[in-house]
Amino acid sequence: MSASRPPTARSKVAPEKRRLILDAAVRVFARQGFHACRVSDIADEAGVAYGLVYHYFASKDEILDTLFLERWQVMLQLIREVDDDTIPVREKLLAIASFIIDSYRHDPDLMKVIIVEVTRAANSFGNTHIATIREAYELIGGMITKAQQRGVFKDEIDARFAAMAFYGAIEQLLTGWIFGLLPQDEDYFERAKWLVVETVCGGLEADQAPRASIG
Amino acid sequence: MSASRPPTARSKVAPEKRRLILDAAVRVFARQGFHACRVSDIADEAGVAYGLVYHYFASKDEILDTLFLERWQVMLQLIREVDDDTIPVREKLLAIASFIIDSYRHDPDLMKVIIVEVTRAANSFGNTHIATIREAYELIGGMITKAQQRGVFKDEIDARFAAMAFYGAIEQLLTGWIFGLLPQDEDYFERAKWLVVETVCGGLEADQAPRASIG
DNA sequence: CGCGATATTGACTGACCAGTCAATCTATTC
DNA sequence: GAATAGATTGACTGGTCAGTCAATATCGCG
Repeated sequence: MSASRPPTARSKVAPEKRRLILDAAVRVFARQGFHACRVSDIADEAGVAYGLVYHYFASKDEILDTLFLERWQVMLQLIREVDDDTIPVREKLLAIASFIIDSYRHDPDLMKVIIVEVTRAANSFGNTHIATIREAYELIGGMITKAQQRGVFKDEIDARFAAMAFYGAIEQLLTGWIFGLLPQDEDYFERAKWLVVETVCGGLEADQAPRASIG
Repeated sequence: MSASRPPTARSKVAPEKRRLILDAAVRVFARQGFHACRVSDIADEAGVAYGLVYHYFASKDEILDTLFLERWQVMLQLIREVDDDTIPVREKLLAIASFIIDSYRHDPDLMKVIIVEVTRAANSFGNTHIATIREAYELIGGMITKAQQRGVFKDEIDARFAAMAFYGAIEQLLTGWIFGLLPQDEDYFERAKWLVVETVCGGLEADQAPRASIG
């Protein structure tokens, strides 16, 4: 239930099946939703026996936890690296937006699952992973605070708020794609990266600050 | 229970129980989530017998549908009225942001349920109500398009995109409150209305356009 | 080969819960 | 005050499904 064995299996062949199950779960969760699907659906999709799912994972929940954490850790890593860089805020935010949008472009099902089932699920997994999710918001908030201290961004807008607005705009963009409300061609993806940064930064920048100013 | 019943017609007493059940459902859905709660939890919370829930509603789903539609129709009405007004875009968007934020302030549980269980639930109710949800995005998108035609907003930013960014920023703001990531005092609520409009409009406005220009 | 360890199988179970329904209660009407 | 119609009750059912487990297959190695 709670304390289970570490994900590291001894065999060399084993992890392949584990991956197979995770990848199948992404497709099934994206198609049917976490609650609506059965564990047997995942097993069928992966082409393995029902019981094997429980050989690699302690529960249905643990599969979703694994998917979320795998991806979110990569994103946190990216955000931390960007945070340490000495580039303008605009470029930092562009790097983050690009990462998330490229993640969606590369694996829309996975991003759909993460957003729909975890990030925005205040009563189930969202609440479980709130600390992990929060870290991303706080790192972004920190970047904005620094930009404010340097006079690049206006002081009047609360940094925590700005971080939420920025992240919220991106997530809603993905939601628009997920629901089929926005075009999903390559051009739009690329353009969206620029648009989201332009929109939010435009509203945050101090009046006198030039757009290419160093953050 | 027996003595002091006013001589009102049955047709007037009955809907009170219906309302009682709806209000109880809001609390239960907000606390436990739609999937995690039982219909008996709703009945208990409302202080009525289990079967009565099915006297007023055909299914558990119908309860959530009713809650969502009740509120969303009011919001669509507000957006349509605002759309018809001849006020600057900024004020239009402020009216919408104010309505949503006030809705949360007035009944946080209800807004939590609508956002978490419907608006963002791509696999269940979200998909069912997508047309209704979409209408809000399109009305907002239309306002932005008009502002672009008048030169108040830049043409470079796709209106549909801008509508998503605007709505997404607001929803993420509510999410921040729902998850306890942002302060929930009255001042912050009021300030947030201004902030969200300031942030998004700041990024959308044409460089030469004065802030108070008529949209 | 033979032995222990790990991988894989799928039938089974126990709990859970949405929805049903027959019985009972209350109010209104004539 | 009896008849009727709607309101209210809660025990019960039927189906679903997460998780278990004992059996079987395969691998690694001396």
